[in-house]
Parts: sequence; C-alpha cells; structure tokens
Amino acid sequence: MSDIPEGVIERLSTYLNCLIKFEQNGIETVSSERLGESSGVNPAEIRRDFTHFGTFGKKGVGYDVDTMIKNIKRILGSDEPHKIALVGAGNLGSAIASYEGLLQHGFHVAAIFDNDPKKIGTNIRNLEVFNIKDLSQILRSANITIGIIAVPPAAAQPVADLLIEGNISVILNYTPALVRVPPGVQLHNTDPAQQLLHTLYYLSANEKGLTRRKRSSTTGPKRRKKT
Amino acid sequence: MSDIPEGVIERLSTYLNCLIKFEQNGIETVSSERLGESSGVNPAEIRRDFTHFGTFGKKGVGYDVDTMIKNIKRILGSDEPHKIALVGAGNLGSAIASYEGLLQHGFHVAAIFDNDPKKIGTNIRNLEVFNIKDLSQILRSANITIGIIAVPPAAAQPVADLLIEGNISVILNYTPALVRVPPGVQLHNTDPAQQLLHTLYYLSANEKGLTRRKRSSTTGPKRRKKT
DNA sequence: CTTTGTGAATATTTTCACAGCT
DNA sequence: AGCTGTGAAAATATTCACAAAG
Repeated sequence: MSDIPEGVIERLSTYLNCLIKFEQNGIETVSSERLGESSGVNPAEIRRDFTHFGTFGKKGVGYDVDTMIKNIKRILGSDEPHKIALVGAGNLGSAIASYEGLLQHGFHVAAIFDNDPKKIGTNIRNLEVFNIKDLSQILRSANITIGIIAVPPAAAQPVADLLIEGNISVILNYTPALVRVPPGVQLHNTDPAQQLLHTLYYLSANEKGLTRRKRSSTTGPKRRKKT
Repeated sequence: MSDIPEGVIERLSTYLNCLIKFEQNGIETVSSERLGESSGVNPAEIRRDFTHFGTFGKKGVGYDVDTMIKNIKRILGSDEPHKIALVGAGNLGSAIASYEGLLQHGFHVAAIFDNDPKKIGTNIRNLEVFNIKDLSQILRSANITIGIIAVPPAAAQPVADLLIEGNISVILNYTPALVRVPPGVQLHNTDPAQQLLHTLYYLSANEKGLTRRKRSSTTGPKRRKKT
C-alpha cells in the first residue's frame, strides 16, 4: 500500500513553512494555486501530494490554513517535541543552540557535549556542557534520538560512533567529513560547500548565456520547467 | 540539445566527494560499481550521468580518479575560485568563516559584514568586518557573486535585498526566515529545522514498525529501492 | 575477463483536464 | 463560480542487459 515518494515528504515541509507564513499574515484559507505560487510547486502536484495522506480540502474553497498546519505537523511528526544532542560547543555549536527555527518546530536541544576541559561545565543557553565521554550513556538515559555534529572534521566519525552507540536515530553532520553510519541511522550532511557546488553549475551556465533557473528551499524540492 | 537533469548535477558533487576520498586513500582508478558502492548510486546511473558531459572511462578498467575529479570540478565550475560575502559576524558567521570545506572547494570568503559597531573594524580570520552599509558597493567593486546570510531572522530579507542590489547571483540563507529573491538569483535555504523535519517522517515510520530508509548526502540524492 | 557506453524496457513523477462537490 | 480530488497522459528518471573496447 503506502509507498510515499521522498519528494512528497520534502515538499510537505516546504508547504508547512508557507502555511505558517500565511497564518502569521492572518490568512485563513488557501487554494492549491495560492500555495503553489508561494512554494513554487505546481498546484496539481500539491493536491496530489496531500491525497497521499487523506483528503483535507473543501471543494470550491481550498484548504484551511490552521488545520493544514496541524495535519502536516502530525504527518511529519513535528507535533510532538524531539530532543537533540548537540556535540561541539564552539562557534557553530553555540549558533545552533541559539537557533530559533529549531524551537519553533518542536526541536529541543536537550544536552550539549564537548571534549574541551575548558568548556565542560560551562553553560550555553542555560544548558551545561557535558563531557563527551558521557555521551552514549546520557543519550540512552534521556532517550535522545537526534544528534548534531558540530565539531572539527577529524572528530566527526568518532563522534558519530559515540552517537550510534547511544542508539541515535538521526544524525545531522555539519562537518565536511564523510561519515559512515549503519543502516537504520539517518544521516544528513549539511555542508555549505556541497550546497554551493550545485549552484555553481547553474551560475556558469548563466554566464554562458544559457537559461537555467532554480527555485529553491532547504534540501531543495526539485523544480524544472515543463516543455 | 543540452537539458541536463538537476539530479545529475546534485549527484555530481556526491561523486566528487567520493572521488576525493579515493584520491586521499591513494586509489587511482575506480569502476562505476565501486563508485556506486561508496555513493549509494546505481552503477548504470553513474555511467549515464557521466555521458551527459562526455566519455571519460576506459572500458575494462574504469575511471581515472584524478582525471575524473578534474572533470567534475570543471563541469561544476569549482575549478576556479569563487568569492563569498559573509553577512553576520556572530557565532554562525565566525563558524562559516573558519569552515575548511569551503576552501577545499575553491570558495573564498572575501568580505565579512555586520551592522554592530562593536564588531565593525574587528578581524575574523584575518578579514576585517565591514559596515553592512557598504555591502552593495563592495560587492560590485570586488565582483563577489555568492552571499551567505548568517544574521538574525528578522534581518534576513533586508540583507537579501542589499545583496541583490549588489548584483549577487547565489544566496545561501542560514536563517529560518522565508526570503524572496527575483528570478535570476539562486536561493538556497539551509535551515537545520527544515532538514530535521524530513527525517522525522522516516523516524516515526520506523517507530510504527514500517521499513523506510534513506541514504543521504547534502541536499540529498534521491534514492529508493526498486520493485 | 572486465568494465564502459547506450538502446530499449521499466518505473516513477509530474501535469493535464475534468467530473463532481459546495 | 471556484476549487478539489483523480483517472489518464506525458514527461522524466532509473535500471537492465549487452555489444564493443581494452
């Protein structure tokens, strides 16, 4: 039965962002066309995406913004809070710990780890920095399922191994290092260089006078023009 | 003639990363099968991806790692250096300025900007922090084409507007704010929350006992199992 | 014998276009 | 009138399978 394309899931979070924007502007109802404009996705595709999970719209009217936000959150699982272990208390780690976007979506940095004795025991955003030696143990006892690696690249794999030992489900790797994980663990690499590499291709195509364009969003929904 | 699928371009940078790893390990030749193992892409697809740009392999042998790295870099355009304007000299900005991965791929932070008088004039990584008021002007005179937004969310759109005024081609937005850009500017949102949202779906699917798995890489190559 | 490059076959995703509901 | 939900069509992408090349 249910085999939902990955693209659908990715677009869902794009829709969610747009819907939240609509909500903030006091808009209570949107048509797939309106949502299409703001998300850059074809309206028919939006409607079909939704039908994978049920029928949410009112014919002749559209979708209720509030309800749809709740629906998508429930589908994705962001209607419940999720705990994050943040490894690395440097600049990047501090930035992530203070990141508003995470809280807004129910993500909660539950513990910060580092191996630097000068940092261990200090506080970042009201959270004590723990010794990385205790990572696996704390992970298990606090039932944390998401880990963010924000350490120097050389330490990425050892940290990943500790997270895995602690029974992590999702790893966000902010390091340029290639990290290996066993099946069953979701790895997401978030390397600015990698992201920029794609765009370069389209950049040089433009300079050569070819037309090539890309709308975008995080971990981008794929978009190309029809014939 | 040339309409190269976006997926191909994305996979290219994945291959590049794998090839660089091979190179570091002293491996001089790879077959599409080997590259497939390490990148998680079907060997036939890799071969077809390459044929979009020419024929690079030796039958019975495979691909020369070194040559292939050069080829992909040339195709993407990362064989030449690219200048970046970094906006925001806080924790995140500092982390990005020190990011090794950027340099490795020929990206070079050419100027840092902030609006905080306490930060303007200080140095990060040997780079003076400039007043954001001068952003557009410096952008144009230094011919900088890539901008990274690492400021508080509320400032994201105004900063984007300044970048656009400075004739930017690519914007990497590290803010959870939705940023609007005119056609002709490539926008990439890099919001950890957004990235985590996708993974949640697969997480809860697992908890429900369904099998659902995802290999990954930055701005993920799509992978699903065949019938 | 190994591995590429590619026509042909499959599979998947996107889009059209419209019946049907409000 | 206005917009959803969806069969059917079109467009894309992936994979097979094998001839040709070293």
